[in-house]
Amino acid sequence: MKASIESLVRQFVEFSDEEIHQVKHLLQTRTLKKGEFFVEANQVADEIAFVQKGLFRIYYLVHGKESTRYFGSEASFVTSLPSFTSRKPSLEYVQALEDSVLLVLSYENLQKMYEMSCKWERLVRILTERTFSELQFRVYSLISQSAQERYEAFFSQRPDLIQRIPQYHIANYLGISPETLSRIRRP
Amino acid sequence: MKASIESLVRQFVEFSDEEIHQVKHLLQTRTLKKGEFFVEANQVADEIAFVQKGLFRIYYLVHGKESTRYFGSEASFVTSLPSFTSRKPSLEYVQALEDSVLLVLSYENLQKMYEMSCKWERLVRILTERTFSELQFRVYSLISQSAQERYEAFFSQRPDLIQRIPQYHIANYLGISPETLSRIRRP
DNA sequence: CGTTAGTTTGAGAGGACTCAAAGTCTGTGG
DNA sequence: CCACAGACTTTGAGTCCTCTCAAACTAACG
Repeated sequence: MKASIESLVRQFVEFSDEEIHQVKHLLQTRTLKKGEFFVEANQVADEIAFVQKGLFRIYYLVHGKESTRYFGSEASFVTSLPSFTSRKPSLEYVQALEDSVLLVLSYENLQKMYEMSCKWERLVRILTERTFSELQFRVYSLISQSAQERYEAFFSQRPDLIQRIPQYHIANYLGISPETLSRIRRP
Repeated sequence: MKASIESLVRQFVEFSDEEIHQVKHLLQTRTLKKGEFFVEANQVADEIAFVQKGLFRIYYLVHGKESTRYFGSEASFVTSLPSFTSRKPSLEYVQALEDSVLLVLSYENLQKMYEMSCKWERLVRILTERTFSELQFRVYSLISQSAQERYEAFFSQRPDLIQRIPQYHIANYLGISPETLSRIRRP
């Protein structure tokens, strides 16, 4: 297990070196090139991944139109959570926006971890709660803010991503057209 | 513990009668009248509740403008999750839209449950994962659908709520003005 | 039965969209 | 090292959706 994920994990739950050691071999390193998919729609997401390097977007495709739900960069987890947790085919795609390196954990191995120690259960609970809270503010933002306000909020919260992600993806994430985003940025 | 919550809980994790019995006294019944608050902004949400009867809305107030994030009716859980889990003051209000009956669990007692059995940890993990997945589709809906499409989706998913909730709250939940909702419903 | 809360209707303004075309940037191959 | 193709962004024009404000209406409640 790489240092980055280990320190993240230890930030939320106290693990002994032994407990950490036991699960190291369950993680598998994988590299994906820009444009490749970690999860594709209509398939069950059998794995969850920690982003060690690179950048992903999670999106939904309906009537040929994409909707981006999330950008996951270093130290984020990516998968289609509804699919991963329910074992049903995914409606979402998880795609690399840059050449990326992942630490991959299969559903099966995660269940093993849950059996090994309750602490893993706790860790996932805590991580899910935190992600939920973030998503919740995204809902408020979409309900109550104008396109411009949403962009400004995004800009101030994740300035790094503005550099790394094509504008039309950001526009899509914010629920606006690329043209509108371009106009917002102009003045 | 009332039958409704017991069967919900058992639907996700297997508990012995003993385990269920142990936690019954940690739950407290509370009634709230229409308009009263279960959680108020600027206070830490110390409790989470299972709605036994009644209806709640969770909303956010910024610049005097409300944004409704969630409607919780029978068999739902309500609280300000970010506040409850982080122990920080809530930004949200949780308000009864009808005279309601809750089963209330304090943060403290929930921690006790986590210590008693790992299964409670698992239950909360699973419930949070499910709620997350719902919220996620709400984000997609807000990003990609028109006001009319959002209303139609809401209407087909929760027809019961349309009857019980004032239209202006539904409009707010959908991120549109009450006038627009009225016009959408007209034809 | 009057008062308040909520809904509908109308008119006008404005934000955001679409479609189309012109720029700009970037990486690749000659 | 330059030229070009493809990917992305910007600009323009016109349209439409949704908003706001205001007023009339309706339902609910004491």
